Amino acid sequence: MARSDTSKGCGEGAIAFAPHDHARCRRAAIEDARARCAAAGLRLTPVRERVLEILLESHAALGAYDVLRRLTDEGAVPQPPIAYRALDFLVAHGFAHRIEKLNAYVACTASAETHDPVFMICRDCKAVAELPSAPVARDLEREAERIGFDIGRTVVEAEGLCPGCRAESAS
Amino acid sequence: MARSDTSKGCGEGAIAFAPHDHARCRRAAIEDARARCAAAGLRLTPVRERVLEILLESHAALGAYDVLRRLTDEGAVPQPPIAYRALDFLVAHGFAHRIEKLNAYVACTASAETHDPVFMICRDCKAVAELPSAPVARDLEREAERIGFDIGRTVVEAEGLCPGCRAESAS
DNA sequence: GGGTCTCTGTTACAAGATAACTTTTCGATT
DNA sequence: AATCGAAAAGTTATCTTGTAACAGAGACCC
Repeated sequence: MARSDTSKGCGEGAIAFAPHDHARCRRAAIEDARARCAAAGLRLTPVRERVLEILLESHAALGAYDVLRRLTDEGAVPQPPIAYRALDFLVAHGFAHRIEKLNAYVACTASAETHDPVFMICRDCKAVAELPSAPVARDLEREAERIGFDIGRTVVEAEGLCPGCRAESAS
Repeated sequence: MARSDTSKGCGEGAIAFAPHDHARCRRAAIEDARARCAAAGLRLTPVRERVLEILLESHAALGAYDVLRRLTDEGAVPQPPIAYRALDFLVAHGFAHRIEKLNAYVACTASAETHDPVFMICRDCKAVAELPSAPVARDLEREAERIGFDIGRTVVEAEGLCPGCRAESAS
């Protein structure tokens, strides 16, 4: 329970489970997205940026319809494709991830372009932590090779209790 | 590409990707289910057994509505809950697995009561191989411990090309 | 042989996702 | 600056997946 310095920025460790300056975390993520889009010639349009902001409000996963509801609260009456297209863009370019187990989406917290990370999902507070997949990926690759399988993408998700919720439920 | 003796029965290795005596594979799985239910005091009712048979027809994953359609073809007009309840039973007791990435279900091919196996999903022929998860599970446990996360269940799925379809697409 | 509990049948609906087409916006080109 | 083409947003309709809730039937236990 003694993790100390995880609040210095977004990008490493299980930031989602650690207390941190979230306002700063959000700002950093948005700026990073803007910068990466500018550099890559991608268009971070208002809808896309707004959806990213919505995802960034917490480290919990949001369903496409949750996102849509949030957009709706703000005036117009967006239809599902609006949300899905924005989410698809964010996922395609690594600004967000889809959590298969929840049919939901989270903002990316690993500024690097790690592909197919490992997710740890708290069943209590719904926060989702994103971890590098290197060791697991190695194991999978070894298994795949053994049976002659050619891996494209992987989904690795663990559901359980985060440190904070463990402490609470133990009280 | 030199796997040789995987056809001697269901239960080990990537049987789904290896040529084998599938009629026998199916029979063995059904008998095993009957035996385990009898032993555990579970009721393998007609609907449940029929759904298991449907899943066992191939090593591909079937959606709940595919299963339902198959049931419907056979006379009555079952409603969704019929299929879902049978599938839930099969999954709960380890006779089938849910593939999160596909929102679909496959019959279990590991006679053992391995929990949370690793799945390799062929994007071409849709076959799903089930592998023991020991190494991956160890890695995940180590990562979880590091960040103070308590793992309940895990989802590990890899999508790609099975040996057979690789050979075909290479031709 | 009555009571309980599980399973099945049925209705209705909620939630998640996409197809197809139109209109708008943006950026490039002349 | 006017125009053209591509990409994104808006819109309608529909499809797929999954559940809540309740009524009836069957199995199992004393």
